[in-house]
Amino acid sequence: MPSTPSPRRQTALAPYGRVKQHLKTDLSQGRWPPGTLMPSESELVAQFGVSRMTINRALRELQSEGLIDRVQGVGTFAAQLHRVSSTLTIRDLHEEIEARGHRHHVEVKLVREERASAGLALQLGLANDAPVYHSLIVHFDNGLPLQCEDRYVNPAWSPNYLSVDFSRTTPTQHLLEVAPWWEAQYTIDASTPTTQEAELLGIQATDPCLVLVRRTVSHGVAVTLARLVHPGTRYQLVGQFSP
Amino acid sequence: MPSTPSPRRQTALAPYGRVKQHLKTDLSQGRWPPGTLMPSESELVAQFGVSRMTINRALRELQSEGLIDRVQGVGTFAAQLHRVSSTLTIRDLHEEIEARGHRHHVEVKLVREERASAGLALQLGLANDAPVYHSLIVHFDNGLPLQCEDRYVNPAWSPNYLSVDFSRTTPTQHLLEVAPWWEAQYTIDASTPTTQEAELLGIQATDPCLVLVRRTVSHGVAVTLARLVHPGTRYQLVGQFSP
DNA sequence: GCACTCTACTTGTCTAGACAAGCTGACGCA
DNA sequence: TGCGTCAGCTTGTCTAGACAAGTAGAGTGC
Repeated sequence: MPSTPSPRRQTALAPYGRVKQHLKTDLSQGRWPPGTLMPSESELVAQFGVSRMTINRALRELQSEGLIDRVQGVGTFAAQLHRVSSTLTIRDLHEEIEARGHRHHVEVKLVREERASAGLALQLGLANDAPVYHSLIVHFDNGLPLQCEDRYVNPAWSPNYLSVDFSRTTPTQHLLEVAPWWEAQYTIDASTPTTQEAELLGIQATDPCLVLVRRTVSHGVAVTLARLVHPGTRYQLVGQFSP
Repeated sequence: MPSTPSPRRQTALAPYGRVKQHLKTDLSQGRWPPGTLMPSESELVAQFGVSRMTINRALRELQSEGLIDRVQGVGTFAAQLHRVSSTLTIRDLHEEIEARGHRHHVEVKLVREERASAGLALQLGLANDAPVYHSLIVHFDNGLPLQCEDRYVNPAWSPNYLSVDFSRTTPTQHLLEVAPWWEAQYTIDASTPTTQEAELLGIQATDPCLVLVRRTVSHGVAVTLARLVHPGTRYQLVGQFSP
């Protein structure tokens, strides 16, 4: 995300940073209510005594942070903040657990080649009954099951997926190596686990779970489809928003 | 300087955009593996035949998108993409439902002044037993209960909260007006509803729910604490990540 | 009333040059 | 050998001016 160079440094901010800071403060104090017209670039040039490019950079960055809206030929407006966008960081589970100072280990329940069902073939862009790799892995945090990772992989992206040692490398890590560039769509919802998942996670089939389904695409070709099931009592997504 | 006499077409990108696009493409094709040194600004100036400021803008934006790392005095490096950050947009529910073309209405179950319990007082920065406003509202999407909004509000921010007509304005909308600038922390987890919530949502007490708890702070002062409970079968968070 | 043009203002972008600040490695000296 | 200095590279930033492109409103002619 675009960021001001350093919020708490003793060194004086660069002029564009001062302009940004000044405008942010005024915005936060309601000097320009949402939707109202803010000063034009040339007015700010006169006010701050810097060149237009400097003002322009400050405004461009504020715009990319979503704090203002700019319309060519019209002007600069204070943004309506009714869209609450926050950055939700989903880290590789191994990293996340280690970062907490906990111990991470996995149990590999299944790694094999299967034939793609119609629905799966559609999601992965494969022909019906085409070979597809399937892994089922349970991740443990300090010995407690934290995630059941049910994953299908397009063999085209990782021909040797079946021979990877997942007790040393998580599927996410492996796939990041073979396809370092990708896009993903995901959904998060709450539901109950399947009987098998409940058993693997050591919970009741009626216990609520946080389910994250993610489809990953690289260069227009589907890489993997993953269903990550977490016991609701043991796992939380945490996010933060600040303008 | 290459005099490009051709007027820009709708599809033609500005020079800084072309540079960005070009570098993105090369990055995505693995021309510079993560961590390796990329061309310097002056090399790119020579390659693209534009001024250094134009190259600089392209690189600065790529950096703010997290695709490259730059170190003053050293150079520009392809970024490691091991953390998956995505923007999760949480919109005001009224807007979200209307945007789907559905009908939104609410049932106000409770709006009153209460005394803050110890835990609540701590979260809202109030004294124990201080007055606090409490609202309990159920939101319907096409007549079906979609969210149970249990909210506590710091009276200092909205003295007339109790007299707002929440069938016309959602609490979120109202609070955005009185405190247009804020920060929020939230957690998302899966759990079962309370008996009361189950009743209000018309579901079983054992049905999994997606629970979002959000604490909002404005200028260092807590504004509101909200618990939003959604039936897991009816509500999903959707996100997207793309470099 | 209506459609047109013209003008003044806005933002969007590029340029060529300048200086500052940070890093690295080569060089020279003790 | 060890250490400080300095040249030469990098990115970070600012400037003054220029032209393009989009918009709104005033004026004009029908």
